[in-house]
Amino acid sequence: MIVADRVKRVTIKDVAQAAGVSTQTVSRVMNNTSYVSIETRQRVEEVVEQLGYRPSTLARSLIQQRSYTLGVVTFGLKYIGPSRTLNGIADKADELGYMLLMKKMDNFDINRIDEVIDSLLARQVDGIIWDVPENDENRAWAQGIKSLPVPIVFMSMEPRPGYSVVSMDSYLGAQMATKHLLEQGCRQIGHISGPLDWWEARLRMQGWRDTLTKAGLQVSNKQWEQGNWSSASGAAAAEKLFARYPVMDGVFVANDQMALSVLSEACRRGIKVPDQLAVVGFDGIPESAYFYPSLTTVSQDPQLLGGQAVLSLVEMIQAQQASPNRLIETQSILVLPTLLVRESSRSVQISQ
Amino acid sequence: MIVADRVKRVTIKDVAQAAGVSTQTVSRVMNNTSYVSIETRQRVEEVVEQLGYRPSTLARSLIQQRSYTLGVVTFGLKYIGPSRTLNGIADKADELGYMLLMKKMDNFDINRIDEVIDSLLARQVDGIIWDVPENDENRAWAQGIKSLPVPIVFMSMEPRPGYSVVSMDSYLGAQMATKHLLEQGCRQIGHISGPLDWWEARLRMQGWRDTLTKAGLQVSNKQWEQGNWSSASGAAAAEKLFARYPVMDGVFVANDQMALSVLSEACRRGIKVPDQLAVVGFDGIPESAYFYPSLTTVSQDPQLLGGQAVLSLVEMIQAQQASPNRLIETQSILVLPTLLVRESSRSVQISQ
DNA sequence: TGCTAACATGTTATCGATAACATATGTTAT
DNA sequence: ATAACATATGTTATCGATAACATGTTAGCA
Repeated sequence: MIVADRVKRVTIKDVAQAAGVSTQTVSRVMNNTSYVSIETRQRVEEVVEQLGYRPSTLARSLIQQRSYTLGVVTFGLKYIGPSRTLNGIADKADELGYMLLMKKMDNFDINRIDEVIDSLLARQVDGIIWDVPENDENRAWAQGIKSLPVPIVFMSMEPRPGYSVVSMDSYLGAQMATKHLLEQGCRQIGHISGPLDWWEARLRMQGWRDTLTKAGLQVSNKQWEQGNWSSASGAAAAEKLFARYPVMDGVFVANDQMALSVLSEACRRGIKVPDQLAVVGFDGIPESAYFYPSLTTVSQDPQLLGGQAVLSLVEMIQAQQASPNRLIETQSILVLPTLLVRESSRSVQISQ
Repeated sequence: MIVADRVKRVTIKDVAQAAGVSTQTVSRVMNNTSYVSIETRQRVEEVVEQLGYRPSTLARSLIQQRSYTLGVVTFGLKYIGPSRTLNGIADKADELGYMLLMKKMDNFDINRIDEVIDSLLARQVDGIIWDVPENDENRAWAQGIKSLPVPIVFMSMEPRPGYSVVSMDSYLGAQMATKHLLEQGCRQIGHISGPLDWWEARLRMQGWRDTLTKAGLQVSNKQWEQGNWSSASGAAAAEKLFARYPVMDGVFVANDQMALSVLSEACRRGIKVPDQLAVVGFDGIPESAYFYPSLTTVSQDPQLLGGQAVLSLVEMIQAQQASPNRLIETQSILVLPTLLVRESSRSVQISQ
């Protein structure tokens, strides 16, 4: 099938010529800078309308040295969390008049890091949002990033002085979850963690461990298993944990996908949730309210998180614009999670 | 906290000067066009390395009239499906050396459509992927889009001559699901649809209806409910359907999120799945294997779908590059779904 | 020896816009 | 009446790169 298209791009010159003015005047009309007489303005606007002229942001970016575009580097887009964050980023960027240039990372190949950053810089992004979970490999890189020509905001990374970081307080969330289980009467509380080279997974685990210790309970290695965030890994972990730690009466799972598998596995074995086993997840994905039983979970708002990152970044960009040679002030933001109490942990009978 | 940064951008001029050659020669070294002597090449490369020079894609885009950037317009990024598709798009784009300029739509405001397209064109994208579900409002728009200066590929839209469309065969998928339920012995088969102004939702419903009719079964309005893809709407729809159509022994649900709610609701009411009620979902999200019971579902591969869209688009771009004045050939691609049979429908006893 | 082709490099024009500067007229204030 | 300013518009330089063209070697071959 053949389509009829190929419309030549209309440039500022075409408009200028058609309106009988200089390109500068057209530019003035478009941007409302400086003076233009009413008649001229009208004439130009008519021509613009008639020819369907749209200024090339590209050319403008070149001369103005800014593109009104933000670079976003994401990881694990196929998972719900990161894509909800991206959604939040997109919303806020839109609101503030920025577009997003997207790049995705799939592994932590340290060589690709520079390549990715370069490809963004080559397109003149005004700033970068780095939403790649911190692990041992890229930590080193982040340390040495001081000298980019544009501001950068990190997400899901440990806050450190000199960097702008926006992340959720996973440690607090884990404490809330574990404390809640204690309050429901659980005394044998297990944990299924995320991959422990992720900073956030370590934090969640630490929050669980510390809370138990503070409550005077012993924590041994048989009480936890490591997963990789996926439901599949959650199922495997649950199986092992049930076998190894049968007295478990509560479990804190590091994300909702894995918690789903715990619920299913419990169901399959005839373990009653929450009566015999209370379950608390993490993330607060919308579906968690419709698990059976509905899942108690630590809710974070990725939408908000993403928006916050954009705000921080744009602030830095504007500060830099205002005084190009001044050093930029960085700030770290910790967003607080909330606990959504649902059926999977409610009204547990005191076991023990 | 204060960070030390602000590194001036290195331009081709800096390199040329430092190496004692013209900018043209630097350009030749970078792009490997034309002849450069070994000594000069080496000297330039050293300087490039030393100064950390990266060519500005922006400037190159301007002169070459192409940006190696694709515009992507998505809808409902917060849902799993669209973001998995985006993931597929990102992967393939990366593989082919393109970047993505992302824009998201949240509603079908027809005025925003032009604005969105314009903002992409102003940045010189080489082509556009339009992944916004077709509904009554934007259908009209799609009809009149013939005259863009760049190729465009539509997703999740009804194939029509003269347009490049990449979508999944929802109708076939729905047929497969319904047929499978029939084969399991179900005779009272209900349906929970997506929002019916979505083309794909209508197709899935039609596939269900046609299959039943073809099997000689009556289809009445009490047998189906409309949802909006969310688990919440699925729960509400399930409730109504159970009340209104109690003899139902099988149900085809238009996506997995809603199917999750059906499983939960059934569990809550003591309806045994699959013995009393067989359930089939749609999408094949990874979690569906860990629902309880695990969900039979029509699996589509959004990764593949997204990749296919990029391939189509890039082909069109290259065709246009090769012969700028030739009309572009369009093609539509229908990706086939597969049925994943799991516990929620397996070995149903013949009811009726 | 002289001519052509391959090699090597530089100069100028260009992409589409805005910045910086220049110029011309009308208006206001002193 | 004239400086000082606001209004209105045009001209030239510029952003960072590549295209198109020009020029100068060197090598190979008739």
